[in-house]
Amino acid sequence: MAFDPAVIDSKWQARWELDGLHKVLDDDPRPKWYEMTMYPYPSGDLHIGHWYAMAPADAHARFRRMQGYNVLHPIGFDAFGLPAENAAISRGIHPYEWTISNIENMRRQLRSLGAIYDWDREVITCQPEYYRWNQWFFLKFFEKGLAYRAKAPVVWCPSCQTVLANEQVLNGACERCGTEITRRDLEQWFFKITEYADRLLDFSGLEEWPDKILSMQQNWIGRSEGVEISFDISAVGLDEKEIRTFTTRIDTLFGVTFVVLAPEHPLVPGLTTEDNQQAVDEYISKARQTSEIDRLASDKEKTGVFTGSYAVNRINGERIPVYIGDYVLTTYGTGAVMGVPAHDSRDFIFAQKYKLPIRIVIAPIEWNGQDVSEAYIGEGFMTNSGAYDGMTNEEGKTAIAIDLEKKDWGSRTVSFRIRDWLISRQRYWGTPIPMVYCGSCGVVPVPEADLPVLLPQDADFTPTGESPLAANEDFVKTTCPKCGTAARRETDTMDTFMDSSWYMMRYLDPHNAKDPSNSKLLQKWMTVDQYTGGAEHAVMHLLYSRFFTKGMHDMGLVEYDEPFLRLFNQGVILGADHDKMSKSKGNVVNPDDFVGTLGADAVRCFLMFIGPWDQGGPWSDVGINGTARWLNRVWDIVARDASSLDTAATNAEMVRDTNRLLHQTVRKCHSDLDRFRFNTAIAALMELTNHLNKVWADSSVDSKTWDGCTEKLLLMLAPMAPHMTEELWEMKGHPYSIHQQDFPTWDDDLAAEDVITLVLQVNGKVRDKIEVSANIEESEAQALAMASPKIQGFVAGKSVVKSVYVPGRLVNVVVN
RNA sequence: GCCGGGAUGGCGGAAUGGCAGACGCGGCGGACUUAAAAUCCGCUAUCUUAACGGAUGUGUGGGUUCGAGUCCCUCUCCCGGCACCA
Repeated sequence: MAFDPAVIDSKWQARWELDGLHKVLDDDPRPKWYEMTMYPYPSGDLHIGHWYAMAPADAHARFRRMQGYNVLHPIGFDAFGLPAENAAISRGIHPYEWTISNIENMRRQLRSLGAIYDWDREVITCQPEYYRWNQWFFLKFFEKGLAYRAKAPVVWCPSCQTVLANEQVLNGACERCGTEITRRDLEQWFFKITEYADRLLDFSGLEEWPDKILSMQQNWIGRSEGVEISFDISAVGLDEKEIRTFTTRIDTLFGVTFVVLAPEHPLVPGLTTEDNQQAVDEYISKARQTSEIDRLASDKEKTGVFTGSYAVNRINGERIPVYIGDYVLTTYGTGAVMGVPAHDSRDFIFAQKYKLPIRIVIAPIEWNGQDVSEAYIGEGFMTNSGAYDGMTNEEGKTAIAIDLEKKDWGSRTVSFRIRDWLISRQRYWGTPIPMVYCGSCGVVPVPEADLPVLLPQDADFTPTGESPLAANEDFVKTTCPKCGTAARRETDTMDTFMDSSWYMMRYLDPHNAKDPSNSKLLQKWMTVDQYTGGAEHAVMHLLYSRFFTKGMHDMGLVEYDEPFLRLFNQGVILGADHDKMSKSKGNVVNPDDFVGTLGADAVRCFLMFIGPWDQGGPWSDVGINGTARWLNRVWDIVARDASSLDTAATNAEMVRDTNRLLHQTVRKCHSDLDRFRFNTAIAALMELTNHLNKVWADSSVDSKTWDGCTEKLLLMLAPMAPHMTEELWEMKGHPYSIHQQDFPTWDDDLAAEDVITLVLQVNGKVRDKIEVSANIEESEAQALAMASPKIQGFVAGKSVVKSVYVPGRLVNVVVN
């Protein structure tokens, strides 16, 4: 029978579904293994990138199942978000219709890859059964004080007409549409992720996360220890008597020659004197006009303007000018900095431009007292620093901080780069925030019993800058849950990262109408043992869901406090031209084209064979033929009737060699699949296949050996090529299903070589190779090396200094 | 600028400090075929040699070692992330 992948794929996909082979039972006695892959956005088409993320993940989950685990490997759809709304705007389709029809199509495509998804556990985030729990969690976080409303300068995308989270800004542009962002002051809902900053930096609860992701999270959180130090402005005569600044270099306090405020700093109007009013106004309006990209460019010229006021540096009583400069960010620290030009490169440039004094207070090594041509950032001894002179700057840091705290002029604090998580979106296609604004009671949460707050079917999707829900009177008009008088609903919706912060819980109990998930099931299944997905979610989804989990943990909702124990990031699949796939480059690969002709197994295996999964790599239209050819060869080999093998040609040595290779292959395959090294696992299986082809040609093994090899070959290949192996398994008369069998085991003794190639070197260069027994003694190996004519040729006329013996490997004769 | 990761044949890639290039693609030659496709077999780093063989070879330059693709230092380039964060 010829191998016809199209027939076999659909035959088994139908059979598995009919039999509920992928149904995951909660009361299964085997140990659990929860392996999740990041759920896709239902864009409508399953492209090769999805396959690259999902097929190897499925193979790994299948491997765990064959190792005896009860494996949960679920799938769902990240179904809220802007593209649905954009489709509604451009094509007049309702976001719900668009999303659901996309999901239907993608379900069909997902089935074609033959994964072990239990579809009864599917999660679709845009359905009220799901998003009501977003609202429920929101209320919990609100109760706990972790959700709050504040007016804040938020990032705004003029094209998407919505605020964005800081994480959605790339180089000053909207991550989605690339439009340059602007800033707006709006009342927004936030989650207090900053309160968890220190705990999020503690990675001790994680096992096997890529270092890259940990360092990205670390950078994103951006913890820095320093001192908040005040400068006295009581002489100006305002209510506010000081300017607070944050510095990590308090050791340079005696080098402060000016103070700079961010243009948005609240003290700016008060500190600006009449003479300087015009210049300051002009500067600020110019700063406003400057685009975010320009303002954030670090190589930009440092500009500023003098306010006319002075502050006093209390440590030495010096009067220093107060400037405004847009290189100071309002969003970090206190929005004001002390200017130490000698020891900060930005301050140095600023001081040069405005002719401000530059005073060295940390002496560089071998400093001759001369002026410096750039800021000195390094270590050194304190100088020009009064009583602190002579200390190392590290000693000075501590000493000054302690003294400032004694005098109440400052205190040691920690500053974070991370901002609170902005939840609000001025968009329709998301979870309504369950809050009500009452004229007399203020902000009132919707009672749990009234959830879900349903997203109304009808809305005007045209972006106006306000949530489309605001124009929907039926939605907006409500009564206050507290006092019963007329009130207005919150019309913003939630960031979709809310959905993905807890979806791992919902897979366990997707139809639960009483709770987001059942506590017993959470106890059984959580934490997720293995999570796989793209590295692009390093500081958004992965950080948010860690925060969310810790918040839930503190509220007593869950017992674990990390959602994902192990993380693996697959690389990016590139076009055949080694470029990123994109429609404009015309290098996009449609998996359906190959699945239809070569079969799902060939596509799966090729994606795994390209190279290490975490590296990604280029697709190849011709390369996949090699994988398809190999699967054909496997088919051909396994389908053969082995009884013709039992002839006089059977060779005991070849039988032993064949069994040895089999056991070596099982060992290698096992350890490779364990670590996501699919490419080398498949290479090992190919080697076994090649060997089998050889022994078949000369009938050198008996049928028992042959059948043993082909049976184990099928079992090892099953996680990667589930359809074909199932068909062959049945054809060979084994009991259904191959996917319920154990992964083969190996015997180290049988895998051990008994003859090895001993490499003979002279001065580290290979000169000869001889076959010897694997348990050869050193003395014998040395003697054989010296006896080799080739070695003798290279040693002749020289004196042997020594001879290194590496057991089982080589002899290296060192001569001079 | 800072933090990660990387650079190995024509291509994708493989190598616990110990035979560099497994496995696959492509190419070349052969078998089968009227022919082609498919399939099967063999060869395939570079230079040199009639051949046996020899020399060179893992981005650059140095170092450690009996021995380095692998460890250490320097530099170059590529990819990813962060970037006026005080």
